[in-house]
Amino acid sequence: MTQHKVISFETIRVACRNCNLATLCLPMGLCPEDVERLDGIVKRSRPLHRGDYLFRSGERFRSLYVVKTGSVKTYSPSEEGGEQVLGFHLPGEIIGLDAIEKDCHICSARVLETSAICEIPFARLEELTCCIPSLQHQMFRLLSKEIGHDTDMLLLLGKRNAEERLAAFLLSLSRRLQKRGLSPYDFYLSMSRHEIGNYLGLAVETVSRLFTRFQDEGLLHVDRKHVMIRDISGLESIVGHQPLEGNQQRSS
Amino acid sequence: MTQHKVISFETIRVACRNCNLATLCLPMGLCPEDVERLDGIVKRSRPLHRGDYLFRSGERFRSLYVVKTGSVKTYSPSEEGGEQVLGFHLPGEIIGLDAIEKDCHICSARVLETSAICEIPFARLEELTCCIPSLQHQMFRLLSKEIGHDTDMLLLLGKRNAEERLAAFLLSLSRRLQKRGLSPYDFYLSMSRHEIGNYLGLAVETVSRLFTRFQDEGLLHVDRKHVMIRDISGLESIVGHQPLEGNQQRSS
DNA sequence: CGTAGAGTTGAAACCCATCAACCCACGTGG
DNA sequence: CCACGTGGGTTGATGGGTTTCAACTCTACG
Repeated sequence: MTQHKVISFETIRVACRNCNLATLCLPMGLCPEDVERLDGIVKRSRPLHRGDYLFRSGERFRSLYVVKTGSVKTYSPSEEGGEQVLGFHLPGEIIGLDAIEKDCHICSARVLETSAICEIPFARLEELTCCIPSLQHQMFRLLSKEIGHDTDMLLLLGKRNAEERLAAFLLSLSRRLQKRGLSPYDFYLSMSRHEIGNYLGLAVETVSRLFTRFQDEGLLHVDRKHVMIRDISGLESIVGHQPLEGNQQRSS
Repeated sequence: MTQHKVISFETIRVACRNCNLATLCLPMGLCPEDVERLDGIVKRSRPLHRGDYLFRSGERFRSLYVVKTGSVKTYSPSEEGGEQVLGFHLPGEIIGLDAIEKDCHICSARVLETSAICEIPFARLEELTCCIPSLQHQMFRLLSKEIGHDTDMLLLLGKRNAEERLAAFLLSLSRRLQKRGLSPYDFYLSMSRHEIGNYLGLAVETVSRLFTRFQDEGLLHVDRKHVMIRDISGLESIVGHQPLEGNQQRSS
């Protein structure tokens, strides 16, 4: 809990620089007045708190959501209370693109820590994309990017062992934080070990063991949710270290 | 090889019913003249043969591709000749959506058997989507659908054991063939065991063992690439059989 | 008929999940 | 103020599902 205050201090600073949506995720190729129009349809909500829902699986799809500060997890709940974590979303990232097809949400989204979220009514966004070709193109790119990201995850889950998965996860966090102007080497995890394991297809115990192993190997220092990366190229070499032909387990 | 002839007979019959693109993947909400315009930008190429490339990783992105008959695999080649199979694409399915973001292909696509493929120049498609709001909406849905599909795969690779993965794979093929008017119970695999294993994150040997086990259990009959599903609900119960809370390995 | 590649089958090793116990931080209430 | 309970996190031992290695069969093809 105390950690959340720390990450909030960080993120609030950044929030000032990211006041409008365009800056967050649809930045390129728009003239100022189009940015204005885009900004005009964005709803800003009061801050949400840990555990609050953006939407629940099965609900009618109305809006996309953009994280301004804080973090959000998406997951698909299965009967019996079990759940599959689908992603963690940091500032500047968009949520809800998977709901467009069926016009209803197929996953749930909950806030992991106190967060500021923008809401973009999709119907109004579509009106704009019709008029603004460059905005339409950005939307296509955005959707395409999501597909590319899922592809990466697919590769991670299909071909990488536990060590590689956690290293890739940490590097992904690090890079995404850096992109938002936060420290890529020193950050707090807003999700539990259980959620990390669930996301990476690993048991909690495996995640825990790997954190301690990484620390023992001097790759990082970890204290509960506080992570400090000491040897980022070491982590990168774990991920880059591609087995030649073999499949899942380490083959060289 | 003899099998390929058989699947060709089947697919050629269907080809006649799927002459234009709109029927294949952008069917809804278009008036006849818009369908006409859409159809106007589609290039039809001569049949491609096993091993032919639709595009290679790294190439400039120009067009989307739609499978009319036959099948295509997409994969991301890694150095050293290893590859990760990303998907198998059957008639009516679209390829290349992941390339929009970076404006260059991040995976390669090769034809698995003699196939007919439509090419849709993306720049021209975007001109149309600007003018035709319902077409734009269909494009958004199409991209969103791809994300949803990737999500399913993510769940498969992250939480399912080998048995569940192969069962899900076979059911997916079965349903997609049925959607195109082909038999959901009797079909030929156009991909090798190696490619199936690669796709599902399993070793070839595991795939082979599972095929024989499924056959022993009366779920299906398999002779090389020829698959006959005997107990589809049996396969469904393997997939539906969700572990309550546990992660990867079978937990009940 | 001989080679090559795909597919199958068996035995052994191994990564990781599972089970269990324990530690620690935190909040509650006596 | 401290005992207590709870939930998250860690650590150890064990077992199991899959990979890996290896040998073999079968088909295709020259």
